[in-house]
Amino acid sequence: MECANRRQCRPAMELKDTLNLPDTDFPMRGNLVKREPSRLEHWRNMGLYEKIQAKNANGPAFILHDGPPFTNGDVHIGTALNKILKDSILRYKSMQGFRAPYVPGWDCHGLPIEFKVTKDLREKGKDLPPHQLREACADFSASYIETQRSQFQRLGVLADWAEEYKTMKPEYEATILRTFASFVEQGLVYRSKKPVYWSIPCETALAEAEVEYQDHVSPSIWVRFEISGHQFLHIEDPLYIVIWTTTPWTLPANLAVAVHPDLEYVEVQHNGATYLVVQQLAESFIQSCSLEGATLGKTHAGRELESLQANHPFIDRKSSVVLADYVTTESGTGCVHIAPGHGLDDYHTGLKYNLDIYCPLDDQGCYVDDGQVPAELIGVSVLETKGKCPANSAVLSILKEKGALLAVKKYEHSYPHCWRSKTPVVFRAMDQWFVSLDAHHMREKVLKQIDQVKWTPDAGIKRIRSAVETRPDWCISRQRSWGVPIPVFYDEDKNPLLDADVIRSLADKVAQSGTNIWFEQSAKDLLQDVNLPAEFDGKKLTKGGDTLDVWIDSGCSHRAVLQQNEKLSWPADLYLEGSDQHRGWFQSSIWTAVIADGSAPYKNVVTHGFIVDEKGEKISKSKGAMSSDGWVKKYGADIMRLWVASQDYRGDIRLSENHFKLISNVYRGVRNTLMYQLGNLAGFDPEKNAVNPADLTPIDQWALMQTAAFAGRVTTAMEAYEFHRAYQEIDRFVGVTLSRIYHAILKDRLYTYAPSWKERTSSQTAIYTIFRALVRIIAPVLTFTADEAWSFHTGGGELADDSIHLQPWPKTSDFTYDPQIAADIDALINFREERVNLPLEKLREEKIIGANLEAKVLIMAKEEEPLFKLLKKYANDLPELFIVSQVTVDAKAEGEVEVSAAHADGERCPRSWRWVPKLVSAGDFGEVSPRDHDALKALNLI
RNA sequence: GGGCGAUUAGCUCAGUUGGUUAGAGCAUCGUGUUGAUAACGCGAGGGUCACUGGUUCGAGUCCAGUAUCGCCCA
Repeated sequence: MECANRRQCRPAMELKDTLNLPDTDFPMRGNLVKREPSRLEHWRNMGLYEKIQAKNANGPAFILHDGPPFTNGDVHIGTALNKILKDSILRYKSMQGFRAPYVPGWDCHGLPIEFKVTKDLREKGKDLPPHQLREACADFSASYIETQRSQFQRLGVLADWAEEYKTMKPEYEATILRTFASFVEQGLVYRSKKPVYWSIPCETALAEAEVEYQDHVSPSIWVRFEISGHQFLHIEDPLYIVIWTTTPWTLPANLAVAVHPDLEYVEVQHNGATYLVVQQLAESFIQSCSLEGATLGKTHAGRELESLQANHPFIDRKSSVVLADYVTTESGTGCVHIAPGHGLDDYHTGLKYNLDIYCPLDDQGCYVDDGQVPAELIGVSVLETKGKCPANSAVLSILKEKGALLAVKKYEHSYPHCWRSKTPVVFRAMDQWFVSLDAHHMREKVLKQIDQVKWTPDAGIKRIRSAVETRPDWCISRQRSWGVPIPVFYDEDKNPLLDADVIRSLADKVAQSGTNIWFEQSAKDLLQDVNLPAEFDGKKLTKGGDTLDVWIDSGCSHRAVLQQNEKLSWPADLYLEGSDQHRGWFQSSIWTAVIADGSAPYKNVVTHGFIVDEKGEKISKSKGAMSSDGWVKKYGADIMRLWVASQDYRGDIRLSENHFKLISNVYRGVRNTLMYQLGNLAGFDPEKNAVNPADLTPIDQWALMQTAAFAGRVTTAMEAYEFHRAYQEIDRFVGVTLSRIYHAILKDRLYTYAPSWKERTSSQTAIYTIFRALVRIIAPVLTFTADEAWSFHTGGGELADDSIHLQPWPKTSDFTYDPQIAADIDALINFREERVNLPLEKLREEKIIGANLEAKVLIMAKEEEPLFKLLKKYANDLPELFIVSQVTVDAKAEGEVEVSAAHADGERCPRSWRWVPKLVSAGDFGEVSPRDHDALKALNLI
């Protein structure tokens, strides 16, 4: 049955169906956690990294050298940040046409791994010999390389994974040895003593990480050292300086007494003797030593005491008074017993005053007979078992006998213990290998090279300079197994054989078989076919047991990687790491480079800060917050990448759930904008439909001008690696320029105009250009989303063969517009923001209008007003620009520009919702505005 | 304890050689729209520019000190 009134039978919806509403399959919601992995697989399948390299094969090179993370755990959030920054930079550079290969690396050797592996093995009751322990360490490291690699990949990090470098690879280890040979050849390597933690039951050196602090009760003693030759102090009585120590057994190695230069030392007189102690602790000293009736005399600044000579209490030896800044007034006497062979502070003071690094202990912790140690101490052990320490008791009784002991008191403090044997550790000076940093003016050369490098932020140069200036000679030996062995041999008289040619021969063998051969083969086998220097030829040799400091390992990466991989080159254009590396990798790298190659291994160094929590404090150690993977699994890589870009990484970087939510919001804005553009490009074929730049409508010209300026600002920011500026620009461009202004204005014409109409295709032409620029601009940061949008744009659906990452970065010249027209529109839009919105809002408050299209805007201005002319010039565009139905511009004789608003006149068009003076019939659709009538006609619908 | 750095709205950032009433975006609140709809528009509130002192006609901006935080070192 036919309806009498067809209009009623046609639901209002059908008029809506005549509109050109956005149409795209690009999903509104990112669903990144689920969607990103398939894009990663797609990239892998299409060989995206290789394609990018091939595209730029003939471009200028940009070499970023990767600092290798430690392979001892999941990817830390800070490492994720670092890798994301690198990836974003490289993607940007690649889009700029640079050949920017990325060879990532891994730092495999070192104590944290050896420690963890040893601990795990011990829990299983295993204690392996070095070569087997090393295999376990290698397995451990390899397994975390797998883990970390996949976690890096999940972040969207694009790299030449097939060429990744590992410090435990034989080739790499050989480079370390060859670099070391160059050190040796230049005569920079020498042997000297330095105190290290020593576990007596284990007969091994310990690293910081193997030491556990436990509460411990030690005998604390006050000991007087008589001072001779002190006339200048004008004191007649016997004069003593009083030290306080909790390790009596170190007294036989005492070589000095340290005072603080700026503290005041007071004369304490008692029973005809004078004692020097720091003023602040004089009372406690008198009490502790029960010096009843003691009186205080003059005071002397610590620095005045320097070079006084004290007598060792029980050995015929001078102990000079020296100055040290670390002396405190917290406990003791302010006069510190210095045994350079038994403490790190003592050691440094010893070096400063040219004292012997003296340590008369053997591996079992017993005093040796060196002609100085008193006979009754020889062979006595310093090891404390069950609260008893033979050496302490012996020293105490000697002190008593000599009358040097003023008091003994139990003292409870936290003291380092061996994690394996649970016994207190001792500090013991041992032979170590050092690299001299001042020979051949090496330090000056390094400082000179530092000045050739550009440091960002520029404060970085101060940090590295001070690190280089103040660092003592490089102690490169470690008493560990998991590392590259120090290639030294000893003859039966313990003379070391350290020879550059021998090391190079060994390096050749290591290049084949890895450093395990050092641990598996005898010295004789190792040296087979190796030419020895004449003085060692034919002698019975044993190999050394130490390994190299792992900072040598990673410090050689520029030689092992940049100099050896044909795709790379030396020096690097950029190193990018956390600011802690000024003292670490940046420094170790420049030392090895200057020593072995003569100049710095990098041209630019950029540093980022550390991740802190919401309050700006160090992030809690709870595992979830530290692991990059937790965040990826919750928010997706693009949100993480946007988070990284959002902050000025040169300072601290804040991380919080709250922050991620904000970032997610910004992301939604960007995504939605892309969706709007894609939706409105539906059916647009640039080949057929594109409008000539000169014919674009004014608002479109304006949009292109905005885009050009935006692209320019982002480019400036990216060139300086200032992602946070790029982020702000993107946020503003998407949120304000496009969403709030341009896209809002365009809705009427995009939705209601016939597809063939010039105004509509003009806007589509502009959107097409803008979209293609925007999606490129966000690509280095929002890698997944940009590629996804690009894929839908190029008609490839979800996963296209093409990729945004193969596209060039936009140039300002990509955008053609008439600057005058664009500037005019800009003025009109500013006018809208400043003058038009207000009266409209008032109308809305008064409930006269709801939507803006229900309103008309009335403007009155003097004819000679430039604005008046501008408004008149664009009179036809004004309703669209102001998103209202009508705009009148009238001349007035006097006064300022007036803007008012009122309800629009006439009738509401049910199709475009605009108010027009008179609707016209549109057949079955009923009445619509004349323009909509024409649109329906153009669509052949009426 | 020392060196270096940071500190502008609840959050992330701007703020040119010192110059009117310190700006954005997000968030919040109010509101409109319901043809970008788990989307979009409009409006409002919100800052002693960490603090104290100094230089200057004038300081977020220059100087000194203090505090808090971070990195490195001891």
